[in-house]
Amino acid sequence: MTRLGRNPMYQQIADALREQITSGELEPDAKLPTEAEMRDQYGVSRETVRKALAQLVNEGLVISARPQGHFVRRRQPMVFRPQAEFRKRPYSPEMDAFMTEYAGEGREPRQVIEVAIVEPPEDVAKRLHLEPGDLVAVRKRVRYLDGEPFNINDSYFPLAIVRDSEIMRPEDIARGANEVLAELGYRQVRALDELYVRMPTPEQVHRLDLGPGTPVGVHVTTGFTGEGQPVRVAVTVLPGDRHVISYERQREASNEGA
Amino acid sequence: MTRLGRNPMYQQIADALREQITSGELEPDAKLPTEAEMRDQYGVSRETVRKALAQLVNEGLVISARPQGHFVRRRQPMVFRPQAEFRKRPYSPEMDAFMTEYAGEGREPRQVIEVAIVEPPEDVAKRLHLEPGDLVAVRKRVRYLDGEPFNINDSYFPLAIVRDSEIMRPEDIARGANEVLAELGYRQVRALDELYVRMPTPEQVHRLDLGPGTPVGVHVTTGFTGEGQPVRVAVTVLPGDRHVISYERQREASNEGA
DNA sequence: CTGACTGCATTGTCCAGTCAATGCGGCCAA
DNA sequence: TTGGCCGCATTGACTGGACAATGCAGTCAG
Repeated sequence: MTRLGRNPMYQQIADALREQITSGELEPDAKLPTEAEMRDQYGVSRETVRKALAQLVNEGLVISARPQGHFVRRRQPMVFRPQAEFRKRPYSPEMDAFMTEYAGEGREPRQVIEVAIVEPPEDVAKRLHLEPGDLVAVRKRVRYLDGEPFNINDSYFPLAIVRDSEIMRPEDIARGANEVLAELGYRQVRALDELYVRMPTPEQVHRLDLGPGTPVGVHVTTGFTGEGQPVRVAVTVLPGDRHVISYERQREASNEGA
Repeated sequence: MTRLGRNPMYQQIADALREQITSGELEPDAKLPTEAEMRDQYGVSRETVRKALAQLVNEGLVISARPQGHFVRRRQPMVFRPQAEFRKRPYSPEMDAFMTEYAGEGREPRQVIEVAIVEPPEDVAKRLHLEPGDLVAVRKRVRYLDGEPFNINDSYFPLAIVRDSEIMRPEDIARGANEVLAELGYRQVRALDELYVRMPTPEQVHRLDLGPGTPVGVHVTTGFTGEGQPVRVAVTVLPGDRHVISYERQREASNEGA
């Protein structure tokens, strides 16, 4: 391993290790050589080895468990299906098959709910068409699976609509907050989903107990009534290493040409 | 800035800089102090400052332009709307408004197309229900906007279906490959979308000219005919810093309770 | 005026070392 | 046998240095 090409040594070392991982030569949970071993093996300083390892950690391929060493990371995603909100059962056999394949059977769910009245963040205020000074109710949830944080879901509602309703109580709403909104006269019939792909903020790293190098999907849903009034903004943060997001789509008979 | 709490110095420095960036004190394209200046300012070694900067670069907040210095990164996402395939015009006024807000007017698109017959990757073979040995045609596209790579789109078709068709020619198909498939008797009426959030592979970094710390969304669409036969798998790789992915959804009258 | 060269500030790579933190395994006492 | 303590291997944090690479700005020859 010499500096023949123009790739820096730490890159070459990272590439070699990555190759061993993706090829399967190093299986999930396998232990990598220690920094000292690689230092001798490649004839570089320990800092250079560490830089290579840091890169792999940042790519999410490797985790470091002090002082046991570095290990190949294991992944197993769960399905996140935003359409489930309007459509409990998938309408196509393909989606059905897809979901059973990734089904997380036998895992134990849990959630922590927190309710507050706050000034809305700017992006929420914009989506809810609020005036400056208008307040919102927010239900912040962290969902756990088998004790591990799994995703964050913060739902914002215009305070004027949900004041004194069941939504303000920090308890699980079995029939869903959407149903409560409907009972209050604000049934959502349309939703707009936005999905951003990002590196997490430190706060998200903390709330989701993310390893370094784990990107997140930020899923923002805005729910509208039949009159086009926005009544709910839900922000879901999904760790990239634990989720697949899926949609099913159908061609409309009235709209062939596309 | 001392080691009072238990956060390492490089973390504290990164946090301080991040705060300045997110608060707007440091605007997009603003130049950060040089490593030497920060070394003196915080009273640490240059390597420690570099570690803080590396973290911000990895979070995608900062870019380093040697030898000009480090700069606050500017972002401006484009909308990616998978539903456009089956539905050219959005059906809700909200989606319309959303799209005009992010519209990339006046930008110059370009694409590079490459066609090949290959053994399908395992995940593609599975989604197309292929037997071992079956081959596929693949149209690999890199789309550019204003000279910058914008996304990768690789579409796979069972070779048995598209052999000798227009799809095999490495030219743009104005009416769309889906229309050609329909003319061949394989009109897609349903699609299943999967969305993965990942750090990019080195190959993706190269093809998309990604900065470090840029995660990607991998969007996999499987298109089905009315009989449920999969006829197309499209893999789109979207740099997280250049895209918002969006869907619109509607409650179905026949399916209220959800 | 133009084009080529050169100096220079800045970041990139790498080294050899120090000391701290951590968790496991083994040792020892009760 | 059990529980607590300690050593130790390993990674984390940090230092102070060296030299390379790069692109800009200014200089100088034509």
